[in-house]
Amino acid sequence: MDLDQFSPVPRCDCPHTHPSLIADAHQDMPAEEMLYDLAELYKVFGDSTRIKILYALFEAEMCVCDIAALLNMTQSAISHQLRVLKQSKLVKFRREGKAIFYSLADDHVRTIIDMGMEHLCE
Amino acid sequence: MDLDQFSPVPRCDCPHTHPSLIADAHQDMPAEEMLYDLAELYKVFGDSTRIKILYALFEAEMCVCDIAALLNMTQSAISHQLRVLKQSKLVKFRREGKAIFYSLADDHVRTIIDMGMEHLCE
DNA sequence: ATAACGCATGAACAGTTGTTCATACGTTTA
DNA sequence: TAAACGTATGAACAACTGTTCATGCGTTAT
Repeated sequence: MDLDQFSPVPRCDCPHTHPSLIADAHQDMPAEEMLYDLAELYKVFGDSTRIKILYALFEAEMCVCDIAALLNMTQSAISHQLRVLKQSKLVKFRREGKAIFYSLADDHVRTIIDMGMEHLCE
Repeated sequence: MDLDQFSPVPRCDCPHTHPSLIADAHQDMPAEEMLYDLAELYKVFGDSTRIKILYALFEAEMCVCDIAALLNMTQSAISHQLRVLKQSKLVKFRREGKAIFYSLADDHVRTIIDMGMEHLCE
């Protein structure tokens, strides 16, 4: 990892500070880039429109205008959000004539959303 | 759910549109408020500083100045982020004298982060 | 009491995000 | 080829987010 990102020595005089503990956490911290990418992934789930799109695709593959009709939103807005979901490899698509059908990329998506729901319902 | 949030009938002339499919997705869609809360939860994971804090707490409970030292950030910034994590019930805390020790609220947190990492490493 | 320490909080700022609007692209049909 | 349709994209705007700075609160030690 990028060691410069983290200070190896605590800089406060807090008597409860345990330098070895900080060193351990420092050691086990994933690489800066990995942490950034992970946050970026969750950012994608952090919008209710995109969550709705994913829930819609739980049902079956859908074309853009289907999703727009279902969510009562403009085609443009849905297309923009599908682009984000596509970039994070959360959805895939196939063309059929003029229409483009979107579907979930894999089962991970559902698992992640279910985990969040579980946390909410505790 | 709040039925007014979704249009029950598709408004495009797309020949691939399946009204019954949209009706099904409409039926299975969780309540608007639930979807909003779920997005809010993921928004909390959608920041690398907060991700780092959670990873730090995987190791052990820590006081604010420990975390600030580990991440090489100001105490204020960490405190603000801990507030967000606290509000989402992702971390809990206990006071010991002047220091306040934060720790993970439950195992859900780790599971959710691990799921994200798995998706990234595919 | 009063000073010192650890932490929380409000205001303010720059940077980011989601939607709308207008328009362009790719495919199909006439 | 030209028109129609489904979708993608760029610009622009308001709304939101994370950090910093200054300051205040609660606890402990002198």
